[in-house]
Formats: sequence, structure tokens, C-alpha cells
Amino acid sequence: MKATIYDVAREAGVSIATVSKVINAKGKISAERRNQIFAIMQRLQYQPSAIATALTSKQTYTLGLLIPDIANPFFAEVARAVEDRGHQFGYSVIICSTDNKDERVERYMNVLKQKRVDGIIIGTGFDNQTMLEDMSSSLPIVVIGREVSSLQVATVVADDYMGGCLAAEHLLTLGHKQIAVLTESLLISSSRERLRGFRETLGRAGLTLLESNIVSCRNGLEDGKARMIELFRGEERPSALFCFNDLLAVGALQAAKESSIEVPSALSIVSFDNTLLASVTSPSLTSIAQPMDQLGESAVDLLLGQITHGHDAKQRILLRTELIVRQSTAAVQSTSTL
Amino acid sequence: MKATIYDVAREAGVSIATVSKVINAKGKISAERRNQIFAIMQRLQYQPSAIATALTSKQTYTLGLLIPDIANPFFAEVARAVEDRGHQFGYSVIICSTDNKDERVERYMNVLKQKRVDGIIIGTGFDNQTMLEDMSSSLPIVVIGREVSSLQVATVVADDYMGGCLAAEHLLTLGHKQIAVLTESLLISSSRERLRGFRETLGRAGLTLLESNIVSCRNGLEDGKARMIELFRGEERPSALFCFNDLLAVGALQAAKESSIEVPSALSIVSFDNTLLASVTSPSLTSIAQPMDQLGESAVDLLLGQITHGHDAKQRILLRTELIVRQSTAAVQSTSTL
DNA sequence: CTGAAAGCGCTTACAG
DNA sequence: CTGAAAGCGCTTACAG
Repeated sequence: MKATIYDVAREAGVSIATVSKVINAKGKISAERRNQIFAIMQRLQYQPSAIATALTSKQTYTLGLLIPDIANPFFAEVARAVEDRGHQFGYSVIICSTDNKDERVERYMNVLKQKRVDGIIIGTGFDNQTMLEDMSSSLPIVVIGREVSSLQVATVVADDYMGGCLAAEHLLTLGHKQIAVLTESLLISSSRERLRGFRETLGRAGLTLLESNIVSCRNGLEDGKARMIELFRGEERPSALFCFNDLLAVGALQAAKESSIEVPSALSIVSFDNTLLASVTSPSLTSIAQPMDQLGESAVDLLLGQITHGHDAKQRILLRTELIVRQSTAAVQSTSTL
Repeated sequence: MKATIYDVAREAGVSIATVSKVINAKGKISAERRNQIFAIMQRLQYQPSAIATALTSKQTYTLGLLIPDIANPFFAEVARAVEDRGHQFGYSVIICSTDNKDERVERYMNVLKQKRVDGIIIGTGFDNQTMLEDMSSSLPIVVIGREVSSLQVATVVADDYMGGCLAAEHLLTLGHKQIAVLTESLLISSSRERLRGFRETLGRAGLTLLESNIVSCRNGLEDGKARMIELFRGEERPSALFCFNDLLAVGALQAAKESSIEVPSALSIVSFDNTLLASVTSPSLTSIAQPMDQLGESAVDLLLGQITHGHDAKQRILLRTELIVRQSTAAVQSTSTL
């Protein structure tokens, strides 16, 4: 069977307390004893049980990561950053893809509670606000990617408002006036902020964003594509489009292609997120970059701050968004609408 | 503090053994007692400690997933399938992105051993064969995506050889004769199999794959792109290209664009994996699909077979690959080389 | 149908 | 510098 601390203690002719001390580099142990014990651990292939350690020390060195879907490139990149930052401090991460379904969120929450994870990063949306309150009262939590107005929680978000402004400025600079927006559910705070920044910037330039040009869709690529095909059939086709994530932009790109509308000459598209997808399409997508790595890293840092230093001042970190110009945007053609 | 089994036992006026039995639906407990105890658990918000349970029952209900990079769409999709299948049976999964570096593999392996995970799915490559042997002798393991000749381990792989054949057949049908291959490291068994299937199929049609047309590259998109730009500069430019993964194909697509070679009219590209990327590029990629969901699911099933039923006949599951025709391939133009 | 007791593999005061 | 002992929160024979 697997060697235990008793086995190495016996071999070394010392107490388990002593072995425990050398493992954890605590107390004062003579150098020779220490080395002797290390040698024995090696020989027995001893791996201290993190389970037993957790039971006594109340730390599992495990984090939970709740996101809508790990197969979504945006969250996969964030997850990678979370993993790396956590690993750096000795933490493992359990992934929980919720599909934004309350039922899945709840099940995962219970699993994470039972496994006694040291903290949870929440990047998923859910309707049940009570759930969040419950969580946050029972263990360290940080929310990423959206605001939680109702509650004091640590959060790290990209500057969505600024992102919306940047997108608008870019399109304005290119001379666009007839502009549409393809958004995810406006129930999500980040979408609302992007829209607000976008609309206000247009407003400052004397343009109004028509309600009929705000298209909301829920199911990603396919749905976005269908909605855009409809839009392109309309009378007053816009010369530019602001999509709230890369997947939606891909849908729009495909819709444009099927409608024989050339991008960017006849239609400019600005996307959001700047995942791998944005650089892979053709034309590649001008996109508002969210710093996904920093999002993950900062989330871990905030969490560890709560876990190890007991920080309870709930911080809020706002990360800068940035315009990445690629090939999907161009100056408006005077002939493009007609 | 958090309620324990003692708290609910005290409240219910029974022993902890009884509470344990109702939690685990073991033994015979009168229905009223059971309900009474459930009510108390609810009231105390009692969540049994999976840590304590694991210490006594020797099961953590946690799986390790070792992959090169969770941010890589292929592995992200596999991970999602692993997560879902595991969750279905009450297992959580810890992600471990190794970047194929032995040092990272080793560190993660130790973490997983210490955390006493019930099993590990290995989708990462590494040079140190001893490591695998060590692992496999100490806990249940299944390897995905590649063959391990040196060792008896459970494996689940896609039919790479068949995939290579399918790619070749498709290009032959379209009349291509001058064909190149863009491959990952040929140290990976799956790459070798793809190449073998491809080459043999060409051979049966009387064509030989020139060594100079087998381009091997290591760093994904950018490297692939650079290597293709070189290739396209050569005298005898191929009319078709078989790329061993979607990322490489994207690189090739970009290289073609920069070299003003039109795809598919002047160059056909067949890709491998059929991740999200294949459907998102323009033109979209004809690709050999690996069943990523099944890969993940079967891996979990094999693992649970070992864990719960003690299966030690190391199974090998071979999954079918499939040709998905999109827009990146077309019949050869007689004028394309010249 | 129910409970007393040992044990899982550690850590942590406390005493020496 | 080192060790005895209690305790973390469960499960599992075993006895009744």
C-alpha cells in the first residue's frame, strides 16, 4: 500500500510529529535528521496525503472556477490564466461549465462546498441572486466579467463602457453614420455597459443609435447569423456593425458573405473580446480586446488575498480594454447604401 | 462554524453512525427518522465534508486531466466532454495544462497524487516514458489521442490512419497530384499515422509524396504560416495541402492569402480535427473530424471502469474519423501550376 | 433498526 | 531539538 507518515517515521526511528515538521519546514530539525528523513521519503515514494492535510489544516489548495463553458475560447483563455496563476501558488482548479443554467450552477456550488475548496471564481451568470449571497457568506468569492450591484463582492471586470466608446470612436473616425449593434442578452451588465459607451459616444457626435438597429440574440454564432441576415434584408442597411463578442461577429461575417455584402468595403464590423477567433477569420476582425490573462490572474490574486490574508475589503479591479484594428473595418463608401 | 455530522446527530438525538447511514442511503433506517434527519441537515445547512469522506472511504471523486493547453480549442472541447461525463457520475475534474513540458507534467503528477485523485486522463505528450509507467502502476490511467507502445495502458484514439486515408482520397477525387503536407512533430504517434494513411493512399493511386513536400513545424499557427510562405515561393508549388490540425491550416490559409494564392481555386487545403476554427475561417476548412466529445466521454468511461469495477484489462478504443467537406477544397485547375 | 468504537493520515499545541 | 496525544469529520465492521 501507499506509504504513510507512520511508515517514514518508523523507518527513521522518529515520531510522526518530527516527520510532519520536516515536510512542512516547520520547527527546528537538525540538518542530518532532515536529510535522512528526506531520503527515506524518497525511497518509500512517500507522497503526503493532501486529504489528511486538508482535514486538519482546513485548506484544500483547490479553487473552483465557474464559467458558462470551457469550450468557449474566451473562457478557455481565462481558465488557462487562472490555472497558471493558481498553480504558481500551489492551488489546483476544478472547472465547472454551467451553461448559465441555475440548476447546473447550484449542483456545482454544492460539489465545491462539499469538497471544501478554498475559494471560487465566478464567471457565469445566473438568475438566482440568493445563491450568490449564500456563497459569498460561506467562502471567499470573486466575480469576473460582470458587476454585482446587489452585493459586496470582490470583482474584476474589463472596462466595458470604455470598450463601447472605443468601438464607436473607431467607426466614427471611419465616417460611419448608419450603425447597428449585435448584442448578447442585455440582462448581463457587461452588455449594457458596452451599449451605453457605444451609444453615448455616438451621441456626442450627434448620431443616435436607432432602437431597430439594436439586435439582441441569445444563442451565439448561428442565432447571430440568422438575425443579421434579416437585418441585411432591410431597407436601410447599416454600413457598420458592432458585435458584442467574437462568436457573434463570426456569425455576422457569415451572414454578410451569404448576403453578398463585402466586408469591409460594404460593411465594417467591430467585434469584442479579441479571442483567437478574431485573428483567424477572413477578413480578420477588428476587435475590442479584453485582457483575458489579466482577468484570470487578477481574479486569483484577489481570491488568494481573501484566503491567505483574510482581506475582506471587497476590491474591484477595472482592466483596460483596447482597440485592435484588423481587416474588418474600413472607411465608409459613399455608395454603400442606396 | 460549519455544521458537522456531530451537530446533526445531536439535534436529531441519534448517533453519527445513523446520520451517516441516511446520508449514504445505507442500512435500514425508518422513514420518519430519515425525514427528520434530512430536515435537520437542511436547517443546519449541513454539507458533508468530502475531505473527511475521502479520508475514510479512499475515494475523492476527483479526476485529473493532463493536456497540453486548455486554451487550445481542441483540448477545450475534449475537456468539456470529460467534465460533463465525469459530473454525470459525481466526479470533478482538475485541469492541468502542461505545455508538453516534462517539468510541468511532473509537478502536476505529484499534485494529483497528493490530492489522491481517483484517476488521470493523459492527453499530453512527454519524453519521459518512466513517468508514465510510474503513474500507471500507482493509479488508474487512460491515455487519449496517442498510442503508447511501450506500455499496457487503456487508450482512446481517433483513427488517425483512416483520417489520413480520407484526406488523400478526397484530394485524389478532386484530381490533385502535387500535394504537400504540413505536420506537427512526427514524434507524436498520431502524426505518424496520419502521414502513413495519407502516403499509402496516394501510393495506391500511383502517386508518391515527395519528402520535400513534407513540412514539419512545431509552433502552431505562426510557424506553420512561415513555413508555408517558403513553400509557396518554391518552383513546384503544390495544388493541394494536407494540414495536421486546424491551427496549422489557419496558418496555411493566411500564408496563401499573403502570397496571393486563392483558396480553393489555386490551392486546396484539407485540415484535421474539425474544431470550431474550421467552421469560422473564410473559406471554411474541409477537415477530418475527430469526435472530440466521444474522445472525452470514452476516456471517462474507461477510467471509471477501472476505478469502480476494477477493470484491469487495458482496453483500447478506436474512434472513427470523418471527412467534413467545406469550402477550402476544389477540383484542381489545370492552370494552377505553371 | 441503532450505536460505540476504531481508524483513515495528517497537524498542532504542549511538555520536556 | 523531539515526542505523546488530541483532534479534524467522516465510514465501517461489529454488537445488540
